[in-house]
Amino acid sequence: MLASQYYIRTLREAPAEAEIASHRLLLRGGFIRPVGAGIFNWLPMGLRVLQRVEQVIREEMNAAGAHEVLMPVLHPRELWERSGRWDTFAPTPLRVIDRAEREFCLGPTHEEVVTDLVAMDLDSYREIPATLYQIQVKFRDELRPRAGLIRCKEFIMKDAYSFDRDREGLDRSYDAMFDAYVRIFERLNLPVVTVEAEAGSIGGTDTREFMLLSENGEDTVYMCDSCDYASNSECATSRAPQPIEPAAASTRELVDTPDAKTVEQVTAMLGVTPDRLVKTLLFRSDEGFIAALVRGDRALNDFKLARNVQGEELRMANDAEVRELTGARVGFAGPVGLPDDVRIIADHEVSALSDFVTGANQDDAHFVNVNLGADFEVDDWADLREACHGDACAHCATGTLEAHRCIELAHVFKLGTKYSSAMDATFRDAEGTESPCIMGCYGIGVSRIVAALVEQYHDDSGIMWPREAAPFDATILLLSPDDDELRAIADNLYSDLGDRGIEVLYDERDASPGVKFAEADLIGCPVRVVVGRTTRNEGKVELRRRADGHDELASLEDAVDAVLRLLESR
RNA sequence: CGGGGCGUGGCGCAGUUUGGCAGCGCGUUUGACUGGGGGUCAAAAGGUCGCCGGUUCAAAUCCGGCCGCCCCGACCA
Repeated sequence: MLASQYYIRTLREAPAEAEIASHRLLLRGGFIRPVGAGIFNWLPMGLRVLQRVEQVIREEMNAAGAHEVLMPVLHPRELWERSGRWDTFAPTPLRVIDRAEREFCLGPTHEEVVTDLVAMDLDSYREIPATLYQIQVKFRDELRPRAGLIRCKEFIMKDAYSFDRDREGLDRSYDAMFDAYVRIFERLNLPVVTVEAEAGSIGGTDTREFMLLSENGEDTVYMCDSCDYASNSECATSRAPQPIEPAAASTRELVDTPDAKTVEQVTAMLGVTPDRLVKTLLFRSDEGFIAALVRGDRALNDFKLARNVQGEELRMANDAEVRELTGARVGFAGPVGLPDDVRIIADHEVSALSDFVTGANQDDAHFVNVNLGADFEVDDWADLREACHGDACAHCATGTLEAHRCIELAHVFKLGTKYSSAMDATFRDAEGTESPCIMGCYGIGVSRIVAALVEQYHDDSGIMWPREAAPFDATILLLSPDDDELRAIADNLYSDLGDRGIEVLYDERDASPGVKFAEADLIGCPVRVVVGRTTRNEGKVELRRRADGHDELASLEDAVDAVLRLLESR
């Protein structure tokens, strides 16, 4: 590609809206342009990167035996009614209405569509296993788009869906996808870690996420420093402490805590640390009211609570319900003297406390010196709290959990029959018995990978693309475009590299050397070839590897091979 | 949705407190010079100051409403 003919739109200064490196550099380098919050144009250079990432994914998916399809963006409401997700999927799908007032959503994911597709086409066990995938735009009505390409309202995703006869088949399909993902991230030079995760609105079990550790990520993972346990903070567990014998040495006492509704206010007023307080959180579920107890310095994990509760519904009690249950306004709930039908579930850590503080179930008052047994009974013990950095690992004897920020790049799920049952995706086995397919689903955030690559590979002057994702393999800078001899050398090199399958951005523009160097660094092709002074004086071209600044000289005859070698070297 | 910040030529910003000619740097265009890290000189183009309304002799500036963008948080009592 001749730079003079190409659509290169770099910015000398980053737009003020961009804070993180990937957002800033993708804008500056002329890869993307904003349209609205979480909505972007892909410029020619950015599209090349996106397409190369897609190509890596496509090759590995095909190699794993998956078949590419393309499904629609527009999903009829009826389809989502059948899976029951029209009203429950979070984040809420973007909805649209046509002139006949038929309702649709813009697909946030494609379980419904693909399962319906397969339901129509699939009849016999002879036709499965089958895995279908697509690379397509997805829409999600995010609470808040942020961080450039990392969280968008509209983004590119590769989603795959497997259909099997039985659990063993699902395991094989799942493993095949898992292995393909490992190869994809290897080829893209992204050192991901896989972690346990929550299935969320997709559903299913055995879900794992592929995470890139990065300060600018929005997720947190906990990794054990001793064993190989790694989990999203959503479901990370830590080792429960040893319960202590209830001492009951002290007697419960009522103290005035006017207007002290938060843990912070109560502990400040009473002069105790938050780990001496037990927080009582009231929930409403299908089975009735639930009081969840965690230590004052801990955060309750709602996924964990939900796992210990029957039924679908689980929400915080509202102000009126709190008053009905406790006789007090929000902020003064405690386990002592709650109605008998309120089920008390406590986090294991509470069992190691004595003489603690709780709400008194009356306005502006708390209890001190509360003790298990003496003052109240716990119905069920469970792991309810968010894990914390430094917690003891629950999976080995000696390890400690370490918190890391990360970017979620992919997520794989074993779905089972959730969708195949709902959408009638059934097959007949050899005996003629009809059963629903056993499904798995596998997603990769393609556009998010582009951002992740920049987060992982950049320096102060620009991007350092790994070869498989780079917009061009190499760039040639012709520093003296008016010098016919040098121009002929650069022209030849450009064409020779092209003949060898190397995609080159050839900067033959009438611009100053400084501009060309700065722009080449910003755009970040893996190898830079300079034709200039050294070529005129010594008959050699200069090669530099963008990733590490490695420099070398090559004679004109060796130049093409040298470029190839540098491309292969990392 | 709650909180905070911002909105002024393409980009980055000053000017708003205290109303009085709409400015600076970069980029762009033209010409000359230059030619190894966003070069120099000269000239030029480019703005309904986010939108609507109000106050005023006069509004980028004050008041009201709305819109957009960015950041933090979002049932944790």
